[in-house]
Amino acid sequence: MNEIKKDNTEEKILTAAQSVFVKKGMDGTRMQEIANEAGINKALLHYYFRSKQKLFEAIFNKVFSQIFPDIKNMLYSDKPIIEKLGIFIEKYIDLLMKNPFLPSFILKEVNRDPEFLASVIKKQGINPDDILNLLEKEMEYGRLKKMDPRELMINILGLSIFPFAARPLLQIMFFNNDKKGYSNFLVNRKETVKEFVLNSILVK
Amino acid sequence: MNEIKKDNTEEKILTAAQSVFVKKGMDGTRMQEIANEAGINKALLHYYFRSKQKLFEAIFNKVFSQIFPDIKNMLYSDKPIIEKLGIFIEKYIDLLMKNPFLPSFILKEVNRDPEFLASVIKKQGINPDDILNLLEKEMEYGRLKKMDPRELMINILGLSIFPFAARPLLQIMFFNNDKKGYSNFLVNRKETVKEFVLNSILVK
DNA sequence: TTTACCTTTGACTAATTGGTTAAACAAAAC
DNA sequence: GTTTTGTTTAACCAATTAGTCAAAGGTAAA
Repeated sequence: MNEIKKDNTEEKILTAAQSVFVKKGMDGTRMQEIANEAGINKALLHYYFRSKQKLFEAIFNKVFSQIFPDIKNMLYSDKPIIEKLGIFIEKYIDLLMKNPFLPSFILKEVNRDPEFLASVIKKQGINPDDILNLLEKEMEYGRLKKMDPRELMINILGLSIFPFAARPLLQIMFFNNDKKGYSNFLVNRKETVKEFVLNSILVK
Repeated sequence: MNEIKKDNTEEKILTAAQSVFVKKGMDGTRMQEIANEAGINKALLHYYFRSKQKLFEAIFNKVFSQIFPDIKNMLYSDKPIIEKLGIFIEKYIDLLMKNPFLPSFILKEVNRDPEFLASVIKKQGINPDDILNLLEKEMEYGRLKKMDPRELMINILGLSIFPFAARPLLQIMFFNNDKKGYSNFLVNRKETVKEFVLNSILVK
Protein backbone atom coordinates (compact mmCIF):
# COMPACT_ATOMS: atom_id res chain seq x y z
CA MET A 1 0.00 0.00 0.00
CA ASN A 2 3.00 2.28 0.33
CA GLU A 3 3.10 3.28 -3.27
CA ILE A 4 -0.57 4.04 -3.53
CA LYS A 5 -0.70 6.05 -0.35
CA LYS A 6 2.44 7.98 -1.20
CA ASP A 7 1.26 8.84 -4.67
CA ASN A 8 -2.05 9.90 -3.28
CA THR A 9 -0.60 12.33 -0.75
CA GLU A 10 2.00 13.65 -3.12
CA GLU A 11 -0.67 14.32 -5.69
CA LYS A 12 -2.88 16.05 -3.16
CA ILE A 13 0.04 18.30 -2.28
CA LEU A 14 0.82 19.10 -5.89
CA THR A 15 -2.78 19.95 -6.65
CA ALA A 16 -3.14 22.16 -3.59
CA ALA A 17 0.24 23.81 -4.13
CA GLN A 18 -0.55 24.65 -7.74
CA SER A 19 -3.89 26.15 -6.78
CA VAL A 20 -2.34 28.41 -4.15
CA PHE A 21 0.95 29.29 -5.86
CA VAL A 22 -0.77 30.16 -9.12
CA LYS A 23 -3.13 32.58 -7.44
CA LYS A 24 -0.76 34.18 -4.93
CA GLY A 25 2.70 33.68 -6.35
CA MET A 26 5.82 32.57 -4.51
CA ASP A 27 5.99 35.57 -2.17
CA GLY A 28 2.30 35.65 -1.35
CA THR A 29 1.93 31.93 -0.63
CA ARG A 30 2.07 30.44 2.91
CA MET A 31 2.98 26.80 3.43
CA GLN A 32 0.16 26.56 5.97
CA GLU A 33 -2.36 27.55 3.33
CA ILE A 34 -1.18 24.81 1.01
CA ALA A 35 -1.39 22.30 3.86
CA ASN A 36 -4.95 23.39 4.67
CA GLU A 37 -5.97 23.19 1.03
CA ALA A 38 -4.52 19.67 0.84
CA GLY A 39 -6.07 18.68 4.17
CA ILE A 40 -2.79 17.57 5.72
CA ASN A 41 -0.23 18.60 8.30
CA LYS A 42 2.26 21.28 7.32
CA ALA A 43 5.21 19.08 8.23
CA LEU A 44 4.16 16.67 5.50
CA LEU A 45 4.89 19.30 2.89
CA HIS A 46 8.49 19.37 4.05
CA TYR A 47 8.59 15.61 4.31
CA TYR A 48 7.72 15.32 0.60
CA PHE A 49 9.38 18.41 -0.83
CA ARG A 50 11.99 19.55 1.74
CA SER A 51 11.44 23.29 1.29
CA LYS A 52 9.06 25.90 -0.05
CA GLN A 53 11.53 26.69 -2.79
CA LYS A 54 11.68 23.05 -3.92
CA LEU A 55 7.91 22.73 -3.90
CA PHE A 56 7.60 25.93 -5.84
CA GLU A 57 10.07 24.71 -8.43
CA ALA A 58 8.07 21.54 -8.89
CA ILE A 59 4.92 23.56 -9.46
CA PHE A 60 6.59 26.03 -11.76
CA ASN A 61 7.91 23.24 -13.94
CA LYS A 62 4.51 21.61 -13.99
CA VAL A 63 2.72 24.83 -14.90
CA PHE A 64 5.29 25.79 -17.45
CA SER A 65 4.88 22.56 -19.33
CA GLN A 66 1.16 23.25 -19.50
CA ILE A 67 1.49 26.56 -21.29
CA PHE A 68 3.45 24.95 -24.09
CA PRO A 69 0.69 22.81 -25.47
CA ASP A 70 1.31 20.25 -28.12
CA ILE A 71 2.18 22.55 -30.95
CA LYS A 72 4.45 20.06 -32.63
CA ASN A 73 1.58 18.34 -34.41
CA MET A 74 0.53 21.71 -35.68
CA LEU A 75 4.06 22.56 -36.64
CA TYR A 76 4.74 19.44 -38.67
CA SER A 77 1.34 18.97 -40.21
CA ASP A 78 1.13 19.77 -43.92
CA LYS A 79 -1.74 22.17 -43.67
CA PRO A 80 -1.25 25.61 -45.19
CA ILE A 81 0.48 28.11 -42.95
CA ILE A 82 -2.58 30.31 -42.53
CA GLU A 83 -4.52 27.38 -41.21
CA LYS A 84 -1.65 26.39 -38.92
CA LEU A 85 -1.55 29.81 -37.33
CA GLY A 86 -5.31 29.80 -36.90
CA ILE A 87 -5.19 26.48 -35.08
CA PHE A 88 -2.34 27.71 -32.89
CA ILE A 89 -4.30 30.77 -31.80
CA GLU A 90 -7.43 28.75 -31.13
CA LYS A 91 -5.61 26.14 -29.09
CA TYR A 92 -3.77 28.75 -27.11
CA ILE A 93 -6.85 30.71 -26.13
CA ASP A 94 -8.67 27.48 -25.32
CA LEU A 95 -5.86 26.61 -22.95
CA LEU A 96 -6.01 30.00 -21.27
CA MET A 97 -9.76 29.79 -20.83
CA LYS A 98 -9.27 26.55 -18.95
CA ASN A 99 -6.41 28.02 -16.88
CA PRO A 100 -7.14 31.71 -16.54
CA PHE A 101 -4.61 32.27 -13.73
CA LEU A 102 -1.61 30.97 -15.63
CA PRO A 103 -0.72 34.18 -17.45
CA SER A 104 -0.47 36.40 -14.41
CA PHE A 105 1.36 33.69 -12.50
CA ILE A 106 3.95 33.19 -15.21
CA LEU A 107 4.46 36.91 -15.75
CA LYS A 108 4.85 37.45 -12.01
CA GLU A 109 7.45 34.75 -11.49
CA VAL A 110 9.25 35.36 -14.75
CA ASN A 111 10.04 38.84 -13.52
CA ARG A 112 10.86 37.76 -9.99
CA ASP A 113 13.51 35.20 -10.89
CA PRO A 114 14.63 35.24 -14.54
CA GLU A 115 17.67 33.03 -13.96
CA PHE A 116 15.53 30.19 -12.70
CA LEU A 117 13.33 30.66 -15.75
CA ALA A 118 16.21 30.04 -18.11
CA SER A 119 16.96 26.69 -16.51
CA VAL A 120 13.32 25.64 -16.73
CA ILE A 121 13.13 26.47 -20.41
CA LYS A 122 16.21 24.40 -21.12
CA LYS A 123 14.79 21.49 -19.14
CA GLN A 124 11.57 21.62 -21.15
CA GLY A 125 13.44 21.19 -24.39
CA ILE A 126 11.52 24.01 -26.00
CA ASN A 127 12.82 25.19 -29.33
CA PRO A 128 11.20 28.36 -30.59
CA ASP A 129 13.60 28.47 -33.51
CA ASP A 130 11.60 25.77 -35.27
CA ILE A 131 8.61 28.04 -35.41
CA LEU A 132 10.66 31.04 -36.44
CA ASN A 133 12.30 29.06 -39.25
CA LEU A 134 8.94 27.83 -40.46
CA LEU A 135 7.59 31.37 -40.59
CA GLU A 136 10.68 32.67 -42.34
CA LYS A 137 10.41 30.07 -45.08
CA GLU A 138 6.79 30.89 -45.68
CA MET A 139 7.75 34.52 -46.04
CA GLU A 140 10.41 33.64 -48.59
CA TYR A 141 7.90 31.59 -50.55
CA GLY A 142 5.70 34.68 -50.57
CA ARG A 143 2.85 33.08 -48.67
CA LEU A 144 3.20 35.55 -45.80
CA LYS A 145 4.05 39.20 -45.77
CA LYS A 146 7.75 39.70 -45.08
CA MET A 147 8.50 40.75 -41.52
CA ASP A 148 10.56 39.78 -38.47
CA PRO A 149 8.98 36.44 -37.49
CA ARG A 150 9.63 37.25 -33.84
CA GLU A 151 7.35 40.25 -34.19
CA LEU A 152 4.63 38.00 -35.47
CA MET A 153 5.02 35.47 -32.66
CA ILE A 154 5.07 38.14 -29.97
CA ASN A 155 2.03 39.79 -31.51
CA ILE A 156 0.13 36.52 -31.40
CA LEU A 157 1.18 35.79 -27.83
CA GLY A 158 0.42 39.30 -26.64
CA LEU A 159 -3.00 39.39 -28.24
CA SER A 160 -3.87 36.02 -26.72
CA ILE A 161 -2.35 36.36 -23.28
CA PHE A 162 -2.84 40.01 -22.36
CA PRO A 163 -6.64 39.91 -21.95
CA PHE A 164 -6.21 37.14 -19.38
CA ALA A 165 -3.27 38.67 -17.55
CA ALA A 166 -4.89 42.09 -17.28
CA ARG A 167 -8.43 40.84 -16.77
CA PRO A 168 -9.28 42.68 -13.52
CA LEU A 169 -8.14 45.98 -14.98
CA LEU A 170 -9.78 45.58 -18.38
CA GLN A 171 -12.98 44.22 -16.92
CA ILE A 172 -13.42 47.30 -14.76
CA MET A 173 -12.35 49.79 -17.40
CA PHE A 174 -14.19 48.48 -20.43
CA PHE A 175 -16.95 46.24 -19.05
CA ASN A 176 -18.23 48.00 -15.90
CA ASN A 177 -16.80 45.08 -13.97
CA ASP A 178 -19.34 42.75 -15.56
CA LYS A 179 -17.83 39.31 -15.15
CA LYS A 180 -20.13 37.52 -17.57
CA GLY A 181 -19.71 40.18 -20.18
CA TYR A 182 -15.97 39.82 -20.00
CA SER A 183 -16.18 36.03 -20.17
CA ASN A 184 -18.26 36.28 -23.34
CA PHE A 185 -15.73 38.67 -24.72
CA LEU A 186 -12.98 36.13 -24.09
CA VAL A 187 -14.93 33.42 -25.88
CA ASN A 188 -15.21 35.63 -28.96
CA ARG A 189 -11.52 36.41 -28.84
CA LYS A 190 -10.56 33.22 -30.62
CA GLU A 191 -12.18 34.49 -33.80
CA THR A 192 -11.23 38.13 -33.54
CA VAL A 193 -7.57 37.47 -32.79
CA LYS A 194 -7.40 35.08 -35.72
CA GLU A 195 -8.96 37.68 -37.97
CA PHE A 196 -6.78 40.45 -36.61
CA VAL A 197 -3.57 38.50 -37.10
CA LEU A 198 -4.34 36.95 -40.46
CA ASN A 199 -5.52 40.27 -41.78
CA SER A 200 -2.11 41.73 -41.06
CA ILE A 201 0.10 39.01 -42.57
CA LEU A 202 -1.74 38.08 -45.73
CA VAL A 203 -0.04 39.11 -48.94
CA LYS A 204 -2.44 41.14 -50.99
CA MET B 1 12.81 75.09 7.56
CA ASN B 2 10.21 72.59 8.60
CA GLU B 3 8.44 72.51 5.31
CA ILE B 4 11.57 72.04 3.26
CA LYS B 5 12.97 69.32 5.45
CA LYS B 6 9.66 67.51 5.58
CA ASP B 7 9.13 67.64 1.85
CA ASN B 8 12.61 66.44 1.31
CA THR B 9 12.28 63.35 3.47
CA GLU B 10 8.83 62.54 2.24
CA GLU B 11 10.03 62.74 -1.32
CA LYS B 12 13.04 60.56 -0.59
CA ILE B 13 10.68 57.97 0.86
CA LEU B 14 8.34 58.10 -2.11
CA THR B 15 11.17 57.72 -4.57
CA ALA B 16 12.72 54.84 -2.69
CA ALA B 17 9.38 53.14 -2.13
CA GLN B 18 8.45 53.32 -5.78
CA SER B 19 11.76 51.88 -6.83
CA VAL B 20 11.41 48.89 -4.49
CA PHE B 21 7.67 48.27 -4.75
CA VAL B 22 7.71 48.42 -8.53
CA LYS B 23 10.45 45.80 -8.77
CA LYS B 24 9.34 43.44 -6.00
CA GLY B 25 5.64 44.06 -5.56
CA MET B 26 3.73 44.43 -2.31
CA ASP B 27 4.43 40.90 -1.04
CA GLY B 28 8.11 40.88 -1.97
CA THR B 29 8.96 44.29 -0.53
CA ARG B 30 10.49 44.79 2.98
CA MET B 31 10.07 48.09 4.77
CA GLN B 32 13.72 47.85 5.80
CA GLU B 33 14.77 47.76 2.17
CA ILE B 34 12.84 50.93 1.42
CA ALA B 35 14.44 52.59 4.44
CA ASN B 36 17.90 51.58 3.27
CA GLU B 37 17.24 52.81 -0.25
CA ALA B 38 16.06 56.15 1.17
CA GLY B 39 18.96 56.30 3.63
CA ILE B 40 16.76 56.75 6.68
CA ASN B 41 15.53 54.92 9.74
CA LYS B 42 12.73 52.43 9.28
CA ALA B 43 10.61 54.11 11.95
CA LEU B 44 10.49 57.22 9.79
CA LEU B 45 8.54 55.32 7.17
CA HIS B 46 5.82 54.73 9.73
CA TYR B 47 6.05 58.27 10.98
CA TYR B 48 5.23 59.56 7.51
CA PHE B 49 2.93 56.84 6.18
CA ARG B 50 1.69 54.89 9.22
CA SER B 51 1.75 51.45 7.60
CA LYS B 52 3.14 49.43 4.73
CA GLN B 53 -0.33 49.24 3.23
CA LYS B 54 -0.74 53.03 3.30
CA LEU B 55 2.66 53.58 1.75
CA PHE B 56 1.92 51.04 -0.91
CA GLU B 57 -1.37 52.72 -1.74
CA ALA B 58 0.39 56.04 -2.15
CA ILE B 59 2.84 54.46 -4.56
CA PHE B 60 0.20 52.55 -6.46
CA ASN B 61 -1.78 55.73 -7.02
CA LYS B 62 1.35 57.52 -8.13
CA VAL B 63 2.36 54.80 -10.54
CA PHE B 64 -1.12 54.35 -11.85
CA SER B 65 -1.41 57.99 -12.82
CA GLN B 66 1.83 57.59 -14.77
CA ILE B 67 0.52 54.85 -17.02
CA PHE B 68 -2.37 57.00 -18.15
CA PRO B 69 -0.39 59.60 -20.01
CA ASP B 70 -1.99 62.72 -21.30
CA ILE B 71 -4.18 61.23 -23.95
CA LYS B 72 -6.76 63.93 -23.71
CA ASN B 73 -4.88 66.22 -26.05
CA MET B 74 -4.73 63.38 -28.50
CA LEU B 75 -8.38 62.58 -27.98
CA TYR B 76 -9.68 66.10 -28.59
CA SER B 77 -7.33 67.16 -31.33
CA ASP B 78 -8.85 67.37 -34.78
CA LYS B 79 -6.33 65.16 -36.51
CA PRO B 80 -7.69 62.22 -38.48
CA ILE B 81 -8.38 59.11 -36.45
CA ILE B 82 -5.58 57.08 -38.02
CA GLU B 83 -3.08 59.69 -36.99
CA LYS B 84 -4.54 59.87 -33.49
CA LEU B 85 -4.14 56.16 -32.99
CA GLY B 86 -0.60 56.29 -34.30
CA ILE B 87 0.31 59.00 -31.82
CA PHE B 88 -1.31 57.08 -28.99
CA ILE B 89 0.72 53.96 -29.74
CA GLU B 90 3.94 55.93 -30.02
CA LYS B 91 3.40 57.80 -26.78
CA TYR B 92 2.48 54.66 -24.95
CA ILE B 93 5.53 52.71 -26.01
CA ASP B 94 7.73 55.71 -25.27
CA LEU B 95 6.33 55.78 -21.77
CA LEU B 96 6.99 52.07 -21.28
CA MET B 97 10.55 52.41 -22.51
CA LYS B 98 11.16 55.01 -19.82
CA ASN B 99 9.44 52.87 -17.16
CA PRO B 100 10.01 49.27 -18.17
CA PHE B 101 8.99 47.83 -14.79
CA LEU B 102 5.52 49.41 -14.71
CA PRO B 103 3.71 46.74 -16.74
CA SER B 104 4.72 43.78 -14.62
CA PHE B 105 4.09 45.76 -11.44
CA ILE B 106 0.60 46.79 -12.49
CA LEU B 107 -0.33 43.33 -13.70
CA LYS B 108 0.96 41.78 -10.48
CA GLU B 109 -0.95 44.07 -8.15
CA VAL B 110 -4.05 44.25 -10.28
CA ASN B 111 -4.45 40.52 -9.84
CA ARG B 112 -3.54 40.56 -6.16
CA ASP B 113 -6.14 43.07 -5.08
CA PRO B 114 -8.77 43.91 -7.72
CA GLU B 115 -11.11 45.68 -5.26
CA PHE B 116 -8.46 48.23 -4.38
CA LEU B 117 -7.90 48.73 -8.09
CA ALA B 118 -11.49 49.78 -8.65
CA SER B 119 -11.22 52.54 -6.08
CA VAL B 120 -8.00 53.84 -7.62
CA ILE B 121 -9.52 54.01 -11.07
CA LYS B 122 -12.45 56.00 -9.76
CA LYS B 123 -10.12 58.37 -7.92
CA GLN B 124 -8.13 58.96 -11.09
CA GLY B 125 -11.21 60.11 -12.94
CA ILE B 126 -10.36 57.95 -15.91
CA ASN B 127 -13.11 57.62 -18.49
CA PRO B 128 -12.42 54.99 -21.14
CA ASP B 129 -15.88 55.51 -22.59
CA ASP B 130 -14.70 58.70 -24.30
CA ILE B 131 -12.24 56.71 -26.35
CA LEU B 132 -14.73 53.97 -27.09
CA ASN B 133 -17.31 56.51 -28.26
CA LEU B 134 -14.78 58.21 -30.47
CA LEU B 135 -13.87 54.92 -32.11
CA GLU B 136 -17.49 53.93 -32.56
CA LYS B 137 -18.31 57.14 -34.35
CA GLU B 138 -15.39 56.74 -36.70
CA MET B 139 -16.63 53.28 -37.53
CA GLU B 140 -20.08 54.59 -38.28
CA TYR B 141 -18.59 57.23 -40.55
CA GLY B 142 -16.84 54.41 -42.36
CA ARG B 143 -13.34 55.64 -41.59
CA LEU B 144 -12.55 52.52 -39.61
CA LYS B 145 -13.52 48.93 -40.16
CA LYS B 146 -16.53 48.05 -38.04
CA MET B 147 -15.70 46.07 -34.92
CA ASP B 148 -16.12 46.09 -31.14
CA PRO B 149 -14.05 49.14 -30.15
CA ARG B 150 -13.06 47.40 -26.94
CA GLU B 151 -11.36 44.73 -29.05
CA LEU B 152 -9.36 47.40 -30.78
CA MET B 153 -8.29 49.07 -27.54
CA ILE B 154 -7.31 45.80 -25.91
CA ASN B 155 -5.38 44.80 -29.01
CA ILE B 156 -3.43 48.04 -28.91
CA LEU B 157 -2.72 47.77 -25.21
CA GLY B 158 -1.73 44.11 -25.43
CA LEU B 159 0.60 44.66 -28.37
CA SER B 160 2.27 47.57 -26.57
CA ILE B 161 2.44 46.25 -23.03
CA PHE B 162 3.05 42.53 -23.42
CA PRO B 163 6.62 42.77 -24.74
CA PHE B 164 7.57 44.72 -21.61
CA ALA B 165 5.66 42.59 -19.13
CA ALA B 166 7.01 39.33 -20.53
CA ARG B 167 10.46 40.60 -21.35
CA PRO B 168 12.56 38.05 -19.43
CA LEU B 169 10.69 35.17 -21.03
CA LEU B 170 10.65 36.55 -24.56
CA GLN B 171 14.25 37.67 -24.37
CA ILE B 172 15.39 34.16 -23.53
CA MET B 173 13.12 32.39 -25.98
CA PHE B 174 13.50 34.57 -29.05
CA PHE B 175 16.71 36.54 -28.51
CA ASN B 176 19.13 34.09 -26.86
CA ASN B 177 18.92 36.31 -23.79
CA ASP B 178 20.61 39.13 -25.69
CA LYS B 179 19.67 42.23 -23.75
CA LYS B 180 20.76 44.72 -26.36
CA GLY B 181 19.05 42.82 -29.11
CA TYR B 182 15.82 42.90 -27.20
CA SER B 183 16.18 46.60 -26.46
CA ASN B 184 16.60 47.32 -30.14
CA PHE B 185 13.57 45.22 -30.83
CA LEU B 186 11.56 47.32 -28.41
CA VAL B 187 12.67 50.53 -30.10
CA ASN B 188 11.41 49.24 -33.45
CA ARG B 189 8.13 48.23 -31.90
CA LYS B 190 6.67 51.69 -32.16
CA GLU B 191 6.64 51.39 -35.93
CA THR B 192 5.65 47.76 -36.24
CA VAL B 193 2.77 47.96 -33.79
CA LYS B 194 1.46 51.01 -35.60
CA GLU B 195 1.69 49.20 -38.91
CA PHE B 196 0.17 46.04 -37.49
CA VAL B 197 -2.78 47.84 -35.96
CA LEU B 198 -3.51 50.26 -38.79
CA ASN B 199 -3.24 47.48 -41.31
CA SER B 200 -6.06 45.66 -39.55
CA ILE B 201 -8.51 48.52 -39.13
CA LEU B 202 -8.26 50.37 -42.41
CA VAL B 203 -11.28 50.10 -44.64
CA LYS B 204 -10.17 48.83 -47.99
C1' DT C 1 18.13 81.33 27.06
C1' DT C 2 14.21 78.85 27.38
C1' DT C 3 10.17 76.76 25.71
C1' DA C 4 7.63 74.28 22.45
C1' DC C 5 7.23 71.68 18.49
C1' DC C 6 8.56 68.72 14.85
C1' DT C 7 11.78 65.22 13.14
C1' DT C 8 14.79 61.28 13.62
C1' DT C 9 16.71 57.36 15.85
C1' DG C 10 17.89 52.85 18.31
C1' DA C 11 15.94 49.50 20.82
C1' DC C 12 12.15 46.82 21.49
C1' DT C 13 7.71 43.94 20.77
C1' DA C 14 4.38 40.86 18.94
C1' DA C 15 3.10 38.16 15.31
C1' DT C 16 4.03 35.50 11.43
C1' DT C 17 6.22 31.86 9.11
C1' DG C 18 9.52 28.34 7.13
C1' DG C 19 11.40 24.58 8.93
C1' DT C 20 12.60 20.68 12.60
C1' DT C 21 11.88 16.88 15.75
C1' DA C 22 10.35 13.29 18.54
C1' DA C 23 6.74 10.50 19.05
C1' DA C 24 2.43 8.20 17.42
C1' DC C 25 0.58 5.46 13.84
C1' DA C 26 0.09 2.19 10.01
C1' DA C 27 1.52 -1.27 6.95
C1' DA C 28 4.48 -4.64 5.26
C1' DA C 29 8.28 -8.22 6.26
C1' DC C 30 9.82 -11.69 9.04
C1' DG D 1 2.89 -11.69 16.94
C1' DT D 2 6.86 -9.04 16.64
C1' DT D 3 10.03 -6.17 14.19
C1' DT D 4 11.04 -2.92 10.76
C1' DT D 5 10.03 0.54 7.70
C1' DG D 6 7.69 4.37 6.00
C1' DT D 7 3.95 7.98 6.97
C1' DT D 8 1.66 11.53 9.68
C1' DT D 9 1.10 14.57 13.46
C1' DA D 10 1.49 18.06 17.35
C1' DA D 11 4.58 20.80 19.47
C1' DC D 12 8.36 23.45 19.06
C1' DC D 13 12.26 26.61 17.25
C1' DA D 14 14.66 30.36 15.01
C1' DA D 15 14.44 33.94 11.91
C1' DT D 16 12.11 37.52 9.83
C1' DT D 17 9.35 41.53 9.79
C1' DA D 18 5.69 45.18 10.47
C1' DG D 19 4.97 48.24 13.79
C1' DT D 20 5.80 50.93 18.54
C1' DC D 21 7.97 53.97 21.85
C1' DA D 22 10.65 56.75 24.61
C1' DA D 23 14.37 59.51 24.20
C1' DA D 24 17.54 62.48 21.56
C1' DG D 25 18.30 66.15 18.04
C1' DG D 26 17.24 70.09 15.80
C1' DT D 27 14.66 74.52 14.72
C1' DA D 28 11.96 78.45 15.39
C1' DA D 29 9.40 81.39 18.31
C1' DA D 30 8.97 83.75 22.95
